[in-house]
Amino acid sequence: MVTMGDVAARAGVSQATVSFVLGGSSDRLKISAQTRERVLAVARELGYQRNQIARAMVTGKSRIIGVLTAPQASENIINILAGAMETANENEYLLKVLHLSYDSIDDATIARCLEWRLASALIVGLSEEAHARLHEAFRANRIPLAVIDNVPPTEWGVRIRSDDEEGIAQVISHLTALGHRQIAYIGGRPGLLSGWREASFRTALAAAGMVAPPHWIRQSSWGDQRIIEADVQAMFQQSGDTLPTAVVCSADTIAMVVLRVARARGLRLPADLSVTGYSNGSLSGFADPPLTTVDQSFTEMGRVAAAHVIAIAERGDARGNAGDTVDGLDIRIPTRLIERGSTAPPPPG
Amino acid sequence: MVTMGDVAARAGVSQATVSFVLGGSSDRLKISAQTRERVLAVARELGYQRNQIARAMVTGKSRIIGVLTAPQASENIINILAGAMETANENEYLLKVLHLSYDSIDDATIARCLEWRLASALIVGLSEEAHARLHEAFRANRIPLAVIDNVPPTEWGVRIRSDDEEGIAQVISHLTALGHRQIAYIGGRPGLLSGWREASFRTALAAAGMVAPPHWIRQSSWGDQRIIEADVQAMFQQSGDTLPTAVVCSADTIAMVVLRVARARGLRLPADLSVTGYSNGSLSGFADPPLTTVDQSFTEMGRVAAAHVIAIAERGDARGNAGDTVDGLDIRIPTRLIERGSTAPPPPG
DNA sequence: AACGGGGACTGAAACGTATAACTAATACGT
DNA sequence: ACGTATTAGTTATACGTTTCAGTCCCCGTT
Repeated sequence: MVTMGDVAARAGVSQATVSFVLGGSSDRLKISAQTRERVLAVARELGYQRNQIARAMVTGKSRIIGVLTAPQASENIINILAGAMETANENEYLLKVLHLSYDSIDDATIARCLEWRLASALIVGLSEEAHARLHEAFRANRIPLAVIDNVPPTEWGVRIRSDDEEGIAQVISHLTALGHRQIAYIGGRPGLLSGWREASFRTALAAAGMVAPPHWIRQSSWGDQRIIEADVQAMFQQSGDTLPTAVVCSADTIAMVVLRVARARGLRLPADLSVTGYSNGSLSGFADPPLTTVDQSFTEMGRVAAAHVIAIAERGDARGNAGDTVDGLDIRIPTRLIERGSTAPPPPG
Repeated sequence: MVTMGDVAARAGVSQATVSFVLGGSSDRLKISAQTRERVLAVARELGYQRNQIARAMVTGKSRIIGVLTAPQASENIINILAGAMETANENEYLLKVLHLSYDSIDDATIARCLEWRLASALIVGLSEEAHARLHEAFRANRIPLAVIDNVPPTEWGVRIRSDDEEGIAQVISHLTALGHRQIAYIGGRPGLLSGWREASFRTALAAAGMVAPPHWIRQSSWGDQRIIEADVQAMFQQSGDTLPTAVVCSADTIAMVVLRVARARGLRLPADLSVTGYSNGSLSGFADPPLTTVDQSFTEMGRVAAAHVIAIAERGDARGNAGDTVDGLDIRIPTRLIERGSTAPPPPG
């Protein structure tokens, strides 16, 4: 591999000069235009590629962002990664995948983060337990952190999430505009994401002058179809003669199951029942009928998250310690309602 | 951050000794049990974390595996990543996401690969153009490569794919066992994955003593619903009175559309028509009825791919050049049929 | 008693870059 | 003509490790 020394020798200058020309941040030292040109020409000629590892070593900054995530919402994660990578590339940072399991964080994972002198970290969709563990470790080692999730506010790092209150409000206002007054809600397990959406649902409903009976607001599962199916059935059964005319779901997967159960009960969709999803996954377009859902712009979340951790890392000192704490910064990314075929005006009755 | 020098000073030994104790590959030099113990104790006490960057620098091996992929089949990619990470962790390698777009590879991406002195690379699901570009670059720089895809055989690197011939054969034998004799096929765009599956379909069908008329074998789209829908409609229309009793699809998404179109035409599922998907994505379980499909074990592909590139990288010399070429090694990962509700015996007529 | 040999450890030289500190040469105001 | 700035570079050191080449000492052999 060609080194700066090789380039220097060929161009008849010192290695330091090459470093100043190719290093980028050469506002400290002036290099004449002709020397610069010559060095650049030789570098190109020799096919020089700078060595980021040596660079990281001497500056003490690794320019590596660790990504710790879970495979659950794979599509969302990919979009977040794409967004984060975009920003990372612009700043010559690198994304490393370090953890891909919902559950526990083992010591080896923490060790890898420290061994590679992570410049910062991104956490997406981990369990509360895993989350707490990482939070503690990164805080102790002063590694800037961004969490993309609806976790409780943290003392270390930035928190980024989609504006669920707005998203649910968009759904409710869409449904009320269609004429719905009987609206039910089915969400996932409480604690992580669903809790927030359920509260948002109640708020938005109240703001529109409605209330839903308790059996129309249910906490079910995110992904287990049998549980969801049982809950949906229970909701219909307990409703007796006054069925809801619309069901708001906290996930596209849940909405898919609602569609299936409703059809099995002989309801026409969306004429007899409107159903909304949440997340705008690729699934939603393949539902029958295609789901009206809320787009969360995970790409944007990734971009914003990366931008923040990079900014914090850059402010740090030369030995990798973050400068500011940025305690509990909380960023909300706007949502957007995607209207498709699963919502319609309620039946005349 | 604590260095080996700090540990050495505290333990009253030289830095070299610490390196021999903590370095792992210390079969070269004997260290007495008591010295080893003392060094380990001090390292633990001081919270020493070894510096992988300095390590990479001096050994000339980065222990970094670059991942270049596309967001299309996000779920598959996550599973591949999970598998690759498992193997990478075991070998103290690291996974970096370097590219996340189906289309072109820009110079900056190539530069990043070289600047970070990639130990090896994993390519998944890129366009043929992007693929050719990377293939050339990695070959020129002697970076070991694994491609997880049904691309044409390459001269550099390892090729890993699921055994589509076996997968389709499993589907056909499942359908014939149920009694089907009228089987149609709808696949995605030719060239990448679909071409192979279509050929496998013809082969398996012929082996079972059947032939399908031309309008029962169609090349459609992987993801564009309108195109798929039009093709499915066309297939039914051109079939006249003799409809197929089963439709084999080369993707779960395609199968979802077939289900919808068939239902819209008044067919009962699966009583009147059996449908099979391919890939066993999370989608497939949410279909109505749930899809019978073929599991591809992407996790295993990731594991195998990582294992191979690491093995090749390790055989290389100290300056990162790969030792062996491993020309056109072609590995097939077995598939598994997942029987669910979308297949049943054909109607009596 | 001299010598060989091996076990246990140390010294020092890399690896490729960034950068502080220094130097040489030129320009400028008086 | 002289001191001072400024420009355009160079020299040398440091970053934290791996690893080669010694060094030292003790033990067994002749």
